[in-house]
Amino acid sequence: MADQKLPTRAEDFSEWYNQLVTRAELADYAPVRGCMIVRPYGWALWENITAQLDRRFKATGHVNAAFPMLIPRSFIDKEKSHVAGFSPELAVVTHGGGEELEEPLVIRPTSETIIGWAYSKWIQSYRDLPVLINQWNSVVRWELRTKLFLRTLEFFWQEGHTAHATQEEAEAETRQMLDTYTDFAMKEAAVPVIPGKKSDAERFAGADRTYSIEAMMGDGKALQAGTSHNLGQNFAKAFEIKYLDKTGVQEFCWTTSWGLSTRFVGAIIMVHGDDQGLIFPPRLAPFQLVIVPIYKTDEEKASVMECARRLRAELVDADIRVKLDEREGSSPGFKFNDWEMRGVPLRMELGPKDVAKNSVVLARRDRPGKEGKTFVDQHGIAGAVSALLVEIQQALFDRALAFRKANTHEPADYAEFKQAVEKGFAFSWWCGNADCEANIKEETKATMRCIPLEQPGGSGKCIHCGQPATEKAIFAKAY
RNA sequence: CGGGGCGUAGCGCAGCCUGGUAGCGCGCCUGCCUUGGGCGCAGGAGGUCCGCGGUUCAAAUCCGCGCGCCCCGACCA
Repeated sequence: MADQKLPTRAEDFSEWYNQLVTRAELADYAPVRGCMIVRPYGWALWENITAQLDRRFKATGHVNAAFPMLIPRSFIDKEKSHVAGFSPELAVVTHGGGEELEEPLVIRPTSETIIGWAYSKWIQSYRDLPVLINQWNSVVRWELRTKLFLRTLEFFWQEGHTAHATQEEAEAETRQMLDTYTDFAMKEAAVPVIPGKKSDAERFAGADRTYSIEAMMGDGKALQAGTSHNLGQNFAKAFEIKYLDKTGVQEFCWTTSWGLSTRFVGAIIMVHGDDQGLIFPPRLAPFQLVIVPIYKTDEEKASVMECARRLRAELVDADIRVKLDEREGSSPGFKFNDWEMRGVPLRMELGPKDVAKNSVVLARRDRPGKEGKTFVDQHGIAGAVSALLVEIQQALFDRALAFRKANTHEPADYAEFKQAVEKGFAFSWWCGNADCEANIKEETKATMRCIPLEQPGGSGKCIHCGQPATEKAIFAKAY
């Protein structure tokens, strides 16, 4: 690391992000352009994300499975909007075992097709429904412009794929999973999100309806943090996923798919991070608390370390994720900065004075400097730490929500609209016309992020064309 | 794919214009000293100067052709 200080977010948000990701050792660049190595610290965060999501999936009746990475090229061609959407970004395998393949294989960009193929075999009767399967895997899309976590050629995610007997059930599933993502984002990641419906232009290739959760990053731009698709009968028809209903009639299934990816790591970085570095929400942080021991002499070291290990054991017993920084040769000051950059929500400073007084210093990551430091008695430390972690989690959410509100505007006219999307979200009436949407994108670079499920009601005039409108939409520049 | 920039130690860069012993900062290693907010001192290791070709007595430097990366535009979880 050449410089010790990061660029500030105001100076260069993009560079702040890039340096932070590599310096905090979340990820590194791979030898292939656009690919990412997720390092242990970044993967630990992702594991905590997956654990919380997986728990929710299981609680709603889903089961995990694994489908192959290689898909016959012809599968992609079976659903016409799907092929149109994905063809440009497919990685194709043409050779195997030294021979040219008879039929090229694509590396999955998503698994609707191969899962559709499987479902058509497995589903015969209404008694087989619903099928509720999820898989944790990675997929490949040949993106042109990449950025660690936010857009890489290969990314890690989960993709849920379900099949249902009726349209209503499929829609309910689609919405249930959108709610699941919303709940996860708000409660676990402390990321306030806006659940809503995508426009036709932004819809998934092959879906009837696409929903997403949208979050505002620290620079005011939007990030789609998760999506849920009602695929109607499009894939059922392409892959002949059919069942016999109670009356003995053959019907096509109604299917859904939904995904959340390592992109979410980028969201956590850009929502909570400050000029010092990362700030992880306690519920997902790889380390919730770091202990920095302070000592001069060998005697001091012995007593401080003994105390540190005792406190660590107590905290671990209380299921708190603790890191004891035992590195020799780095000063406490260095460690303070290092762990702040790495986003650990709470730091315990433990020196000879603290050992003597049976107390510790706890420093909150979300409140820099003296303001965030408190002296806490060693007795009952686990309770005190747990309580603080809960407070920090809430404070992060509150701060992110306040930021989003402060940077979300309801412009009165198109001139104000243009200003609004320069630095945040515009929440505006939209007539629903794709031409208006395209013109807005052309003229302002802002896209329609979603039509929030939560609507004010009533009606108004489209922010662009002035025609009557019944829905308000979020417009913003997006990642 | 179009426009712009850049490839020199792990990272960030200087040197190139005007050809002549490959340098600086940070990091790394060893030792001493320090440690309550990014310690200090001394010594040390580390190079295909992106690749190939050309010009020249001599190329990191000049010329040509490749390759790669970054930024900006069209596409995107």
